[in-house]
Amino acid sequence: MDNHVKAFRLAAGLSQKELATLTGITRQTLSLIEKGTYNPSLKLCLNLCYALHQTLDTVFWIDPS
Amino acid sequence: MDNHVKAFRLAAGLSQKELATLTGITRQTLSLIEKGTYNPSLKLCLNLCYALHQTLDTVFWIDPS
DNA sequence: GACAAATGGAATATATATTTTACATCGGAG
DNA sequence: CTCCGATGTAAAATATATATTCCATTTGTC
Repeated sequence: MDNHVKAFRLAAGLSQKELATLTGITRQTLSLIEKGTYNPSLKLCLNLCYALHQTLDTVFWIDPS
Repeated sequence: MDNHVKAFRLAAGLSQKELATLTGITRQTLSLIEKGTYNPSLKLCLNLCYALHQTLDTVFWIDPS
């Protein structure tokens, strides 16, 4: 589950803790999502997008192949 | 977790069973996702999008408010 | 060098997504 | 009327996402 969460977080000048709080999740969960270890739920992805002012496609889309 | 899975499935002329098989999930899970009962995982959402030839934003995006 | 913020990581506990199996209803085809 | 495909739904079992707590490491600042 690769994604661009870390890039958008850094671009927004947020720490993991800050983004996690904005999103309503824990820092540890965010850390694992950024590392690609987890397969987050749709609700969580949406909340991350809202906090980052992005959309699902920009942050989480992976081209099929 | 509202979404447009059912609309795109019908537009593609697929039954729940057919789309579930294409996506690699069970018919029951697809039924619950279409009803909005479940909060599916990102991987599942991506696979549904691939099977429907759509993207995350067209099928799963919900505007913040 | 001491301290604090930021991050990575592990262990356990809890919540919930997903599967499996099964039963019920409905609509159309024979 | 009967049969079958399509769908809704439920109970129990399993897998896994997420929270909680804790420790280690790095980096910057005093």
